[in-house]
Order: sequence, then structure tokens, then C-alpha cells
Amino acid sequence: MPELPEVESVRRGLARAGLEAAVAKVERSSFALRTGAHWAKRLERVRRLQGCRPASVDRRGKYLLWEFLRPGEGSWTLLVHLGMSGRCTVHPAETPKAAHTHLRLRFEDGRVFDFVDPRRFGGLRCDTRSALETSAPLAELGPEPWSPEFSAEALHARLHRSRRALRDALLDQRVVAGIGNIYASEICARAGIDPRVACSRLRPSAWARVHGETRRCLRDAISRGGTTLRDYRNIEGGRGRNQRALWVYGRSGQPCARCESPVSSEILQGRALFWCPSCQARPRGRWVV
DNA sequence: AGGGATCCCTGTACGC
DNA sequence: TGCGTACAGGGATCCC
Repeated sequence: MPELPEVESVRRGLARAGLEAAVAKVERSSFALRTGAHWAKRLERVRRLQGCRPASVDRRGKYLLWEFLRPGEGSWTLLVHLGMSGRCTVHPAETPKAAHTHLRLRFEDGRVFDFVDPRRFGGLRCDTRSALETSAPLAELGPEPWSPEFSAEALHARLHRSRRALRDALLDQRVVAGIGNIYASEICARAGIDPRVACSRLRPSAWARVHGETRRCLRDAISRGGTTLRDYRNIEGGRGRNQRALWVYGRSGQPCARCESPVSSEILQGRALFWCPSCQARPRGRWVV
């Protein structure tokens, strides 16, 4: 389940790979990836990358933006979303295609880039940078966790009337970009707040903790190369190391990393939710401070 | 308009 | 052993 730290790890891996040679050939599977207006119609356009040279790799939320310089002038940008099971890999030489390879870029230096996604929840799109940034899904994303627009005050202002559970607000990419189910549970755990509590009950001091722990949790996960519970792999095919540092996610019944009480879990909005009933007790009063 | 429900998709885990 | 089934979940879409 690639979230911001995993996508950032892929971004850094791609940048480190130092691909500079032009794309000799674009190979596409006949499967549709993510369907819908934003994706399927535009998959054909990856052929545009033929003859282009890879340049900078950026990230916005859970999306990768990989720029390719055109032979004449200008550039195309490849937008990549890993969905649930998407993997990006760079192979040093000829490598057989893995099952469910949806895109292979063959570079003139002999290396290949593969996008593999068995569950096909991921998506690809190729367009100009400005076309991508001014349309869905990028245009709808909320602030990056490290941007000045993401603040405790902004969280409070946006959510103080919302009756949604805190966990569900953190999953909303319009509130802040990049958080998925794993880090939503972990952020609530580190902030010491019951993830089921309605946003409207959080006072500014509680939002300050949510804000601070969001940044810390994601930053620490990036420094550990992301979380591999099942599918996630980095550009070299290796696993992340953050799974060992999780406090609550996937640890139902096991001792909380902080107080050793057994971790609780339930399904909320169709998604697994984990918390420590002792460190994240439901407030008895009206407010979470 | 906010937010809940449903669907997409396949590998894995588990029960009988 | 083998088969069937439940489950995992990000985001688009529909709907109230």
C-alpha cells in the first residue's frame, strides 16, 4: 500500500538510478489500468515518450511526476500512481517481463523501466506538466505535509465542524496529500487520539499534535525507506524497514509499542483501523485537548 | 456540498 | 491436497 513515504522512496530511487539515455521503445500492455475519465483514455499517450530523455522526478501526494525532455524542445511528464500493488523497477540489463507489466520503457543505454501492477488499481498518464497540474486528480489535492499551507490552524479551520472520524479526515487527500490507511492509524497513535473520534471534538491543541505527528511520522518512515507489509518494493526490488517501527497498524492483540496494552482493531468505513485503547482512550468530556 | 456506499482487481490466507 | 471464499484497500463515481 504505497503512501507518501513509499512513493517518495521510489522517487529518490529513480533519481539515484540516474537515467539519462533517450527512450528507445515504449511497450504497453493491452490491459486497462485505472479506468475512468482521468486515466484510461489517456494511456495511449505514453507512446509520446519515445525519443525523449528522462529528467527530474517529482512527487505530489502519492503521485510521481517524471519529466521527459523532448528532442526538439519542451517536455512531457509521466504521471504514475502505484495504487495498491504498483511497482516501479529499473533493471540494469535485459530482464524478462514480470507478470502484469503494464509499461516498459527501453532506454538506449540498455536499461529498462517497468511499471508492474497485478491489481491494476494504479494509473499512468502522460501529458504536459501544466495539463496534469491543472486537472484532476492533481488539481484536487490538498497541501503537501511540509508546505506552509498545512498547519494546525488550517486543520482546525477546515475540520472543526466536521463530524467525520479523525482517521477518515486524514485519509482525505484534499485535507492533506499523501496519507493512506497505515499512516492514518500511526499518526493517531503518536498523537494519542482515538482515531474514531469526530473531528468536531478536537481542540486546537489536539490539532497541533495531529499536525506535528503527521510530519514526524511521514519523515521517519521516509528515512526507513517506507513500509513493506506485503506488496511495496523500492526501485531495486527491496523492502522498506518502517514496518518494524509501527506502533499499532496490523498489530491487533499485540502489545502497544508504548504501554504494552493489547492493540485494538475494527473495520471503519470498510477499512481496518488500529489503536491502543490505553494511550488513545476516548475522551470522557466533550473535547479532545 | 459533505460524506457514505459501492465497485474495481488479483494474490494470499484460511477453512472445510 | 484442493477448492471455494473472504479479505486487502486508493480513488472514481454515484447518490442522498
